[in-house]
Amino acid sequence: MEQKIIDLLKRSNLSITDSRKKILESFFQEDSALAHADIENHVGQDFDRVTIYRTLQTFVDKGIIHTIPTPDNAVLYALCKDSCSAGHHHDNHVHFICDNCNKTFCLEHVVVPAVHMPVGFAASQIDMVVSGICNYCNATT
Amino acid sequence: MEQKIIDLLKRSNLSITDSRKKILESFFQEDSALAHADIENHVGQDFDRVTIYRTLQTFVDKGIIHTIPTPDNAVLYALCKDSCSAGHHHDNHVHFICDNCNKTFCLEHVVVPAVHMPVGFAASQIDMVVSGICNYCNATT
DNA sequence: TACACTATTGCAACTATGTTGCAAAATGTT
DNA sequence: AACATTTTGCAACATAGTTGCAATAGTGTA
Repeated sequence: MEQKIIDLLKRSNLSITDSRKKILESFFQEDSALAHADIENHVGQDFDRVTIYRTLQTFVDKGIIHTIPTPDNAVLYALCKDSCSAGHHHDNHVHFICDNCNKTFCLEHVVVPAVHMPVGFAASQIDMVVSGICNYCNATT
Repeated sequence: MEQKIIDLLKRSNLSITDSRKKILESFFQEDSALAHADIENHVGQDFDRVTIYRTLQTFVDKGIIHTIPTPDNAVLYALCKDSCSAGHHHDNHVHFICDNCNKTFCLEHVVVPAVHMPVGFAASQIDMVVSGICNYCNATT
């Protein structure tokens, strides 16, 4: 784990700091997307709120994580897959929000379908967020 | 205009108040979706911030307007079409955000396409937000 | 390993956004 | 017009996010 995180930071040309390691750790430990508050809980009192904001922004810039738009307008972050690089995100997958456990997942293998735009409209990016019940909640209820 | 607004309020079982009339007017005058701040600008100093928040919430509850999720997590509101009713929204259309003029539109005639969910996931609602250049900006640049 | 340079962090202060309780004012009903 | 009910404005509070700056930690080099 520790080594995986250090490698990722090096690959992204970022210096290895305690806060970056701890915050990345949160993402590797959780399979779902995290809100700023989730991360604050995970890292505890160790780091300042501002540091977390700046670290997350840095990770987004470097293509390590991406933000997820949600219908209730909370900002969520999730790890990018390898196809993402600095300044160039490729997260064209569908995001899923479970109404039961409230977790948000990246459906890496579900690609956002094409839509036919009206005349005059040119699409450059498409975000698709699906809500419902996730596989874990469906299995246990 | 005035009469149309009053009728809409009556149909929704809402009392006719100055703030509700003025706020609804904003929506009828703009073809694009409005943020809270846009509305505050439009109605000026006439009403308290809190009143605007509460009025918008009331309109959402009554099915007069709906919220639009955006990738940058700003809350936007737009008029619902007639198929919406209290507690029962039918806004299954695609939303479009122009990267040039920054306005957000409901593409009423573009229905959100179906997606195939992985085993175990049950979808109940799908939001699709497309960004790019709108027809107005494409025509004038 | 120690040094110097650069990047990162913490603190404080600030802005924006949204919420709640309660008394005053406006609305609808008779 | 008078009453009961909603709605509004105010004040205070809560949360989220940003900025400048000084102190600290990380990195490459000798």
